[in-house]
Amino acid sequence: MLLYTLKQLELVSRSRLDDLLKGSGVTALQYTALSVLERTPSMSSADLARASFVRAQSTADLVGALERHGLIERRVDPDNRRRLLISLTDEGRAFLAEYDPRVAELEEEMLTGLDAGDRKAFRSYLGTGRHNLSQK
Amino acid sequence: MLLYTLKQLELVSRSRLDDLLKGSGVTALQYTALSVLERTPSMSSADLARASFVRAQSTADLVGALERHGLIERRVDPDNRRRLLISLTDEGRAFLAEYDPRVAELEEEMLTGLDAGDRKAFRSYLGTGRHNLSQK
DNA sequence: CGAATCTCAGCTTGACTGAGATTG
DNA sequence: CCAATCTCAGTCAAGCTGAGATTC
Repeated sequence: MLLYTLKQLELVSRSRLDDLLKGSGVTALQYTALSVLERTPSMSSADLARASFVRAQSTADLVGALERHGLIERRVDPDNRRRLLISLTDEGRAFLAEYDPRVAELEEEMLTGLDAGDRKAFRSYLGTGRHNLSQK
Repeated sequence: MLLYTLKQLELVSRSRLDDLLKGSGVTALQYTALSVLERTPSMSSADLARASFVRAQSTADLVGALERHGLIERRVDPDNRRRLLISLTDEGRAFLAEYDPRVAELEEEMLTGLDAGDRKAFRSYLGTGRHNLSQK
């Protein structure tokens, strides 16, 4: 069953990511959010929620924790004072500079035995599936 | 980020599976367990835990719920009286006969646009990744 | 006034740890 | 005596809903 194997791979990879981040004070979920914020600056926590397919309220704790750790900061959007725009702090960037290579190694371990063409195809299949199911 | 896309696909597919099963009285997790038990008869709940990469205690509620719903039954293993072997009841088989085709349609929707070769490759990549990361 | 954003409060699911009883 | 299985009890992470305040 494809959905079953998918779930297991996600479970195992998240568990390994947790191990990797153990001691950093940041959870796998927080790391993931941080790297999304790196790629897409000036998001609000509602934007982050939409990008992650969860409710806006669910990101509140997450964003609060990153802020308390000093990895991000938020300030009011001058164009829309309801929104709090998130940006990475220097500490946040330093954190990613340290951990991104280690996470890349974990991905490398997961992809052992697959060549460049396989990897490209794998990425594409995951993206296609996400796209197909998130329609409506 | 591959791990991020993987997580999102798993999240979206589980959400869709939940929708599909809504009203059946069975959760996505319970359905998954049931279909594992269909493919591998005479497991104990500890076996099920190992197959799912979770602790033995974590499957207790799950197995209890399936038993209360009358979808499985358990009886003592005559060869090892510590173990309770799980088997599907007629209701359990009837449930799967009804829902397996619907889940297959969901997988079909997820795989829209991929040909037979792509699907085979996708399955293989997921299995390879799971195998690579679950070592040790 | 309706819609979006943020925050607070409480709930639920599904994992975890730890402890105890039984069996091999 | 140690290891495996099952069960019970309590904890934790991360999602959810609902309500209220502010702003567009």
